[in-house]
Amino acid sequence: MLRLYDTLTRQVQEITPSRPGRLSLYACGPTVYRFAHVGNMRTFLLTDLIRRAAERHRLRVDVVQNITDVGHLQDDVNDLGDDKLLLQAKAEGKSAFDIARFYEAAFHRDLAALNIHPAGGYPRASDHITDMLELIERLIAQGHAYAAADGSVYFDAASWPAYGELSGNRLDQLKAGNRFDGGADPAKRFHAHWALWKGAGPNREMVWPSPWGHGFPGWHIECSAMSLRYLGETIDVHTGGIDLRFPHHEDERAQSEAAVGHPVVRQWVHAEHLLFEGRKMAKSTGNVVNLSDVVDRGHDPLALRLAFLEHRYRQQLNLTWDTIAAADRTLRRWRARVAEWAEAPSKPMCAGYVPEVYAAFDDDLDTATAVQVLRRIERDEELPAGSRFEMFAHLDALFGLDLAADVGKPAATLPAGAVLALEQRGAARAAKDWATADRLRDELAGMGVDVRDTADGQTWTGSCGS
RNA sequence: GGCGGAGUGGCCGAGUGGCUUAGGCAAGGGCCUGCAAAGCCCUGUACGCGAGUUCGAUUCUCGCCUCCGCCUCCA
Repeated sequence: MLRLYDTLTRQVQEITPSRPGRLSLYACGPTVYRFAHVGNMRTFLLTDLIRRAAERHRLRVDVVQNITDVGHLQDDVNDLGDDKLLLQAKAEGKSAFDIARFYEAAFHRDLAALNIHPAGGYPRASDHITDMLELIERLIAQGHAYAAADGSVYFDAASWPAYGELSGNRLDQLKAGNRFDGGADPAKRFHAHWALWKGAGPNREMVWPSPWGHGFPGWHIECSAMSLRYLGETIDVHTGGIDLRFPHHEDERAQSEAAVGHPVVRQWVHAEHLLFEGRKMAKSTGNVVNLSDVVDRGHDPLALRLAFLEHRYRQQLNLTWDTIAAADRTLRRWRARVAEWAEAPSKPMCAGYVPEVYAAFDDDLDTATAVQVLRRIERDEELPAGSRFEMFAHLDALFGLDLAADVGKPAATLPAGAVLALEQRGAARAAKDWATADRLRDELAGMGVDVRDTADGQTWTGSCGS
């Protein structure tokens, strides 16, 4: 069975589906005020890998991933003073909702490009205000939360004794205030309390009526409300980035479990951060990379997926352009090989390699080892081509790299004039007229046809019509 | 102040109480080639520092140094 590291118990443990044959999985999704960057992608990939590994064990996996489209969205948006799209949207009089929908759509495109299977549902926070209000009222009634004079409702962390278990933080050790204003919110009774509902300021869009006046929900309560609604009071696996361990997941856990009176999440799985060129990916350091940047450099989006798979999710990964480029070359080579092997007579899979890959995935998603097995299959000259094809094609259900993408692909068509140029070049080469041959090669390159000479004559690859 | 995670050969990175001490990238050499590109073959003994445990530690223990992340925006 699949084993995963659980942040709460700090141990690798087997997943334990609460219902036979099914696994429920809640994934913290994006805040849709900007494009998701490749660091976000790594975390979203974690969910996909757990799902694929679980599905191999014939579990039906119910994935729910939230879309945070309210909360501190507008504050963050205001922080994006240099975002052209936002400036344009403001100029056109678009609302925060328009912005949220735009980036939500972009998020789905990114997931699709990375072969991340769609979740069963993507609930939006803005569609679940009622659920949140109900949950907040329940927590107030239970004595876990209190309404303050500013129209906000706060959770009383000390009212739930297990608070701090997930992150290892202790209430009396937390710093007061936050890093922006440096001071504690005077409406709170204690600085480590957090807002379940925030009273609206005068100029805020996206506000809703509540028993405490107009306002908007706190970020953490959104995930409690939506996860309880769609996955019920027991959730087998909850994923997210390591930075969400505290406060977001600590607070979510307190809210959900205080409200229902028993443990909700059975296993917390966190993805470590991605560094880019040695530093944390951040706007201030100017090293934010989006999937579109990877594509703009001519890489297949799945090269990024392979680069991630070559490392373990629980380790910080220092991504570089070299890493991505290397993964891209490997991926293209594999696809070409798979297409060649597909031509050979079909042979059964070799028993040794496939279980090794299964075992690696089951071992806390040891994808680095699993990728090594693919390399070994590629190099194993003893294996019949048909057998290699079967294994690559079959294992791709776990890797999700479209390894059979080039199988049966029709040959690229040559642009006009290239056929003649190729014939002339062949004749020139036969006549050892190297100057003409080289000139024609340059001309063909200009047409997008990359010519190579082999022992069997010229070969070419074109970007057109392929 | 508290919490969490790391330091491996030029670079990125798996991994392990000893055994054949991954793999990739880059580099050097070679094969092939008119040249180029691609491909293939070969080469490269590393685990932050100091103690300890041990027959033996990069791997375990302790201390130290350095780095990264989190402490209510953060994947």
